[in-house]
Amino acid sequence: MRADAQRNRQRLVDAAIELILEVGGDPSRDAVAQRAGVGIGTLYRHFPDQQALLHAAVRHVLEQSIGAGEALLATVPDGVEALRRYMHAALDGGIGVVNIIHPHLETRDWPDLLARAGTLMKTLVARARAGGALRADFSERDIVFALIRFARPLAVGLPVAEERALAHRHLDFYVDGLCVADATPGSAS
Amino acid sequence: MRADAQRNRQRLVDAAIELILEVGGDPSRDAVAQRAGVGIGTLYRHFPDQQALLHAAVRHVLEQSIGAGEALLATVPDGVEALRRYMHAALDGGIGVVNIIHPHLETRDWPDLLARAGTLMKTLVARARAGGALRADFSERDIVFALIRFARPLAVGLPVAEERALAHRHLDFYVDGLCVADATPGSAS
DNA sequence: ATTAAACGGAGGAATATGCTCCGCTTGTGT
DNA sequence: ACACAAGCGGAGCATATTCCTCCGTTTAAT
Repeated sequence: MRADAQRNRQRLVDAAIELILEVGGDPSRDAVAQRAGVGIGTLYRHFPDQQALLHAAVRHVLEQSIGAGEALLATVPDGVEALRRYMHAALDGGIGVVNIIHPHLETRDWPDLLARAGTLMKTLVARARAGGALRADFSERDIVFALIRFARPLAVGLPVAEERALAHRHLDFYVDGLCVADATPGSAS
Repeated sequence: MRADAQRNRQRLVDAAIELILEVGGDPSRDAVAQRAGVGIGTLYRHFPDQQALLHAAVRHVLEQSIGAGEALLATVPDGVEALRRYMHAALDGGIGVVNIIHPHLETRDWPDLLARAGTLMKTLVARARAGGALRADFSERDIVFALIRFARPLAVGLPVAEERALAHRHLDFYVDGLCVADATPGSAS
């Protein structure tokens, strides 16, 4: 594979991820090509159909965030802290992509990654709960949905940097809320 | 104004709100008319341009949620509890609409409502903080952004009812996280 | 019963998006 | 240096969506 071809391919994937996160939905192909700084023809050569591009984007993001999570499990002893850091890492890794283009995806794609992700989530929750600090009614499903929530752009015209800072801050508030031993919502008031 | 005209007008506003919340963006005019069960011509008669319809939707939602907040301030003595209930009420009142169509809006519209909203937010935060239970770095701005976050649809194909339940549950987690006296994120871990 | 207000929706204009094709450019091996 | 295959760009047509006007029909109010 020629060097420029490979470079362009990666640029396209990166551009797709950025746009998906910004727009909060499927980006138009023309927009992806423009953002990547390549011609529309180049996009179609590398990714003959929509699926191909989205798959590449999702795989990239999934690998990134799962890898980060596994590393954290291996190095951070405290369960809740590992969970917290994983969620921040996933946010930075662009995990929002997975959700946004969810409708197009078949679960049977990437059985390997999904299995790893499942194990990761289970372990994170189990570890956090073992410490006794995690509220009992918080499950793996909640991790996923919370990530989606905090990863989505606010669409309010905030500068990207500020928006990210805000997401991380609010995520921290949220995780703090998960640490009440008492599982009844509102107990703190 | 003829009775049927008034009824249709309200139906259109309701349909617009529903669609905005479902789609997470500007709904097409045709879709609004169809959802409202009226002809497209009727929509254009009541709302000659996009702005007119969106304005009506925003006003409706703002009035609803501000009213609810003011009522809570008058009846719920505990500050954090009032804040919590306000946020839940705003969610149910469709506050997400305000954010989603934000780009089209001029701040100079509804000076009355915005003033009321500003006062409401300030009072809610002041009251909650007075009790000493609210983390010090939480501001009015955060209320707004948190509401946007929890109001947006997850776009994951969940049934509407389940999605709403989840939003309320996660909002409760979040508010619990606001109640740590210590303002350092991560303090609970 | 009358009438003016309101309704519905067909359909043409305008716009956005999807995709192909082919002449030009560039990396690579000799 | 040179040749040439691989890769690139983007004009431009096809398709899908959305916008909005217009007018014959229906309906609320008196």
